[in-house]
Amino acid sequence: MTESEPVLTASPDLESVRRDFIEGMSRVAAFWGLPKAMGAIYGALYLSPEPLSLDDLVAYVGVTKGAVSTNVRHLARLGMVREEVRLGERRDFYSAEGDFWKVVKGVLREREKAEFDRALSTVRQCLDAVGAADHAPEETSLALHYQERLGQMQGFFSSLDTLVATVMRLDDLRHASLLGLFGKRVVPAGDGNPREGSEER
Amino acid sequence: MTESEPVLTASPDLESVRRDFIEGMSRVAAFWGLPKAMGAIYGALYLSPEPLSLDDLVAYVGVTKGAVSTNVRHLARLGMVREEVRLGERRDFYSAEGDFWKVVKGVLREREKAEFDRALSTVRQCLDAVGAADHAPEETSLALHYQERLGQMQGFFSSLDTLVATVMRLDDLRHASLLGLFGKRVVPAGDGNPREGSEER
DNA sequence: CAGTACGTTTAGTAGAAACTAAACATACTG
DNA sequence: CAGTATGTTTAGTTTCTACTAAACGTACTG
Repeated sequence: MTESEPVLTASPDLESVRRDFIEGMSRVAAFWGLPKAMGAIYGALYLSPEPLSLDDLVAYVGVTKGAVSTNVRHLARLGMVREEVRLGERRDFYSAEGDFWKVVKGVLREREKAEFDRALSTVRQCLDAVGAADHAPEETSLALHYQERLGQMQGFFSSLDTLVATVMRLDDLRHASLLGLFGKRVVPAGDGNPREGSEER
Repeated sequence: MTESEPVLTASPDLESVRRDFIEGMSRVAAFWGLPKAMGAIYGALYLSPEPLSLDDLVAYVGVTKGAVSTNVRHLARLGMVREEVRLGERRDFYSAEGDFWKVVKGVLREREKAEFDRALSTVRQCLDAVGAADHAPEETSLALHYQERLGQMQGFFSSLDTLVATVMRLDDLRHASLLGLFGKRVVPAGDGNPREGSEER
């Protein structure tokens, strides 16, 4: 804590709110397998009314420049922050993408998609391999079983893929559409609360 | 490789298929932040026509008993495998849950739910804190900005929560319903293929 | 052209997580 | 009751990842 008064000075209240929020975003990030600092940086940017410089972020988040630099670049690649260049200003400034559906889109596209395709193609290749080979008579039933299971998984992956692709299209439909869509058709239970009654942990 | 002939002996073809598949599931698991061995174990169980014992799994997956023991228990907690007890048989046997939607349900319930609630309540607490405090005049606008952003995030989390809860209810509706539901209402584009043209890797 | 302000890169480090090896617990079996 | 088969727990090791500290590159500034 040798730093001499960080950049912004909100009232004690707002400051603690910001700290809590940043810490919360850290936890979320960590939970999703992303670096803690990444979540913190996004949190700081998300709350800030105006774009922040790299050193601002160092002050807010408490990690070194290098870490902020790499994390902020990663966030930009995911479409979660935007880099802003100002004329007559050497520093770069960063701001958070406020539309969370865009964030989800970015993460899904960047992170899930690749591995998803790999998994799907692995299954398909296995399926092909089973179909192509001729098996000893006592193994034909095993081969058939493999085909069945692999086929089921392929089907599931396709469905999930469709689901993800569809969700990604919801970008401009916004929440209301989504909720209306789901709420009416799928849920037969009468209570207005879509969550099951599990309030506790 | 000092082991003396593992339990099963499929033809070289089926064996290699199985190996590939297991390796693929390992990758999937690793990608989702789960232990590699966990994915491998599930893969082995998923392909097997009948339940496997713990030592069978050791032979298939290539990790030690201890690792299989803990991982298989974890899988059971997630609802991804079932433990089967046979009369007059000391060993336990395990089989994979073949319905993948149940798997998704299990993972979502066990893993996402808790952290999800924490995040949401963090946001709510921050929101309350901002609302409760009285701020210096020059900070009221900042406070308002915090409220707006926090409110947006809260709304998003609620929506996402509803989405997840709804997906979890699809358990018995199966894929067709889901796809029909989505395909008709949401996607206006005419082509039958829900994926963008990315067939290659 | 020396000096400074920024951002990036690199080498090294610290912490976490999953695995191995082996001890342990428990229950059947002869 | 000794012996064996089975699953669990524990201590220690390995491996990976995100961070720090510091060097570096580059472009402005006086």
